Amino acid sequence: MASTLKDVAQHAGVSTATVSRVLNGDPRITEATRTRVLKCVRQLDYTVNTIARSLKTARTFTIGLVTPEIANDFFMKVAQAVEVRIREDGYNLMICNSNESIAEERHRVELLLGKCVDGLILIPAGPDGTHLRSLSERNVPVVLADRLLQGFQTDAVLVDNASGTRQAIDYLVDAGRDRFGFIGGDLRITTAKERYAGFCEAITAKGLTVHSDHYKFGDFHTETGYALMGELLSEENPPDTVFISNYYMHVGATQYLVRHRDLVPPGFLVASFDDMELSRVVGYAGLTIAQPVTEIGSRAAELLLERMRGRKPTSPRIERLRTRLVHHHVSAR
Amino acid sequence: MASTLKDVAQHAGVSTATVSRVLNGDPRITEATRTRVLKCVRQLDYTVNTIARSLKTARTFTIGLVTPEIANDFFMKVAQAVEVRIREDGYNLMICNSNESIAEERHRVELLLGKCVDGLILIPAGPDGTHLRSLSERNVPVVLADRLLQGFQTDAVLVDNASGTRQAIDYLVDAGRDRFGFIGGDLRITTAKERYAGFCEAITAKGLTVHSDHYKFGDFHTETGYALMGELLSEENPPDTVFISNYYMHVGATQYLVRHRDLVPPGFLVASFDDMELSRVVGYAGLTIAQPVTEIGSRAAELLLERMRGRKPTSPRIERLRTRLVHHHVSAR
DNA sequence: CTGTTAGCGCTTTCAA
DNA sequence: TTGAAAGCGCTAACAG
Repeated sequence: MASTLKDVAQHAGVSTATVSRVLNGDPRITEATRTRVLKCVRQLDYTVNTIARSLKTARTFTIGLVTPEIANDFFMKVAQAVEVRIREDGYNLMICNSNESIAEERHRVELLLGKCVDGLILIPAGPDGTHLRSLSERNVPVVLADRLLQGFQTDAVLVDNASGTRQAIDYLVDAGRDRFGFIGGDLRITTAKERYAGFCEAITAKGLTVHSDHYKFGDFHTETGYALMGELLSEENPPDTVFISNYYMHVGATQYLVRHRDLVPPGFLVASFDDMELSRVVGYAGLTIAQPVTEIGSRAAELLLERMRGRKPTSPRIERLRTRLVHHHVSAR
Repeated sequence: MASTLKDVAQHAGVSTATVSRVLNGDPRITEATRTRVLKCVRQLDYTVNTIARSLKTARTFTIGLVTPEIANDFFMKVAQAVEVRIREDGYNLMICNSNESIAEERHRVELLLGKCVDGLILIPAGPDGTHLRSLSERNVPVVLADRLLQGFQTDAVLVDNASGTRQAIDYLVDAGRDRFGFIGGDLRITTAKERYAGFCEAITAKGLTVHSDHYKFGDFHTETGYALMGELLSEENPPDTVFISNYYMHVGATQYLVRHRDLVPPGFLVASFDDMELSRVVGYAGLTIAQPVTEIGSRAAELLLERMRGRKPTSPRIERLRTRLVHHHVSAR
């Protein structure tokens, strides 16, 4: 079927070594043979079998990315940025889905290792990383993105979740808000934990009291955001300002608001982590915390490439990127 | 570093063939040797080198997916569904980004072929598929999703873009709307073309006149939707009903509306192809056309798996899935 | 400048 | 039930 290097060699009347050299741009090859070989390559519609090449060279020029969710704008924007950066260095990206399961995460990582990826970027599915220990022994470079891991030490690129949240709450309190609700993600996940911590810090620092029946937690999905906003608004004395820990919950929560306008107290305002194109369109969003999504990806890629070059065998580096407050001047409704 | 099958064999005092058999569940192996081998596998933290295995077996149990955009909810939902389906059969998904470029698409496809994927799902970047001809010669099964291709024949899973659009327009006309604007994607892309065709058909069938300075086209991105909505509303006599050809343009267009409320005529309404979680939240959306995203992915996977099983060497099958009209009872603003 | 050759890690006949 | 050995397609010494 697919023609091999040997086929090309025969057609061109040279050795396989020569063909290989031509393919790899070895300079000491006659222009004559080079063109002859390349002609045969074209004629036979030859493509290298990178499987075979990788088996020999022990390099794949592929880096793996494992993400807890594939249909997730935030993660995919990170992936996109990773790809852009690594492609500059000639690497390809292979994306795998851990489906928010630690077990699947392990499988995906093993799959990728079996495929001999040269490096790995991991957006962890859970807080625990002990199942990844084997990675260090094989010394495959790994960089974490977005979330931190316990029991596994490597480079990581994160944002400053706590201070980003603090900043938003400070702003809102200064603007006169004092009846806060909170809709957060699973506290075992570092981002969710840090954001909640930042929230609480800000609240207490401003001398407000923590009103924990107004604080709801769940996974980070749209439906959950919807449900939790419902819970909040059906309380006797609902908050008038709700901080939402992430984008998809924000979307869900807003769906609830749109469908239940009558339940929404006057002056109601939502602030949320993550600023996406849609945050600007979604009602009730007064304030969002923008993460440097692209930078997360490109920095993660950068750290990984450095590790892969073998340079800087330093101890794990954890980079915290800054968030940015975005004010939305939505007209009241 | 990583231990090999040979290492395991030595430790267990057996041949590599035996280890291989144990690993592959060959039944005619003593329980004794099996356990001994497996113990060594664990001790040495052995993982198969699938690269080597694939070189030998010419199978990778991987299928490739090439998408024009990676940070795109619609495509990724398709990808997600593909993955779910193929995983049932033990296959893994490798996602690559063609970045809406035919040249890159070719490269990604070649990359994937070089990696010996067992099959390919392609969401084409452009209308032309002549650069994919080599695929048929290598007889790697390929299934197209979402968009059709010229100059390359294979199975495809699409939705009925024209009739979906027609249905929506019919509904709107029956509801008394008659001043339509249209914001569409690049007409070289089959989905955009079909939707526009459906629109025009419906308009003329209803006896309305085509008012083509109210019809704007561009790529299918948020910014473009924003800009085109701007163009429409700054016309002397703007339409009061705008049909938008896809989700991201819908988002962009809505951003424009939200920021320029004063320009929005009373009774203004937007209808759009694609129904996402967010459509329900976005203002001005009266009607959306839901695509069976999950089904697109799972059917594409199904067709591919069938081809890969080598069965049914039938001629190319093109499946058109039906869309569904979704009415949004958004309160007026 | 080009050819010969060994071997990457695995599977798989063929023999025993 | 297990082992020996060939070979998948490629690269990289080492020769020449």
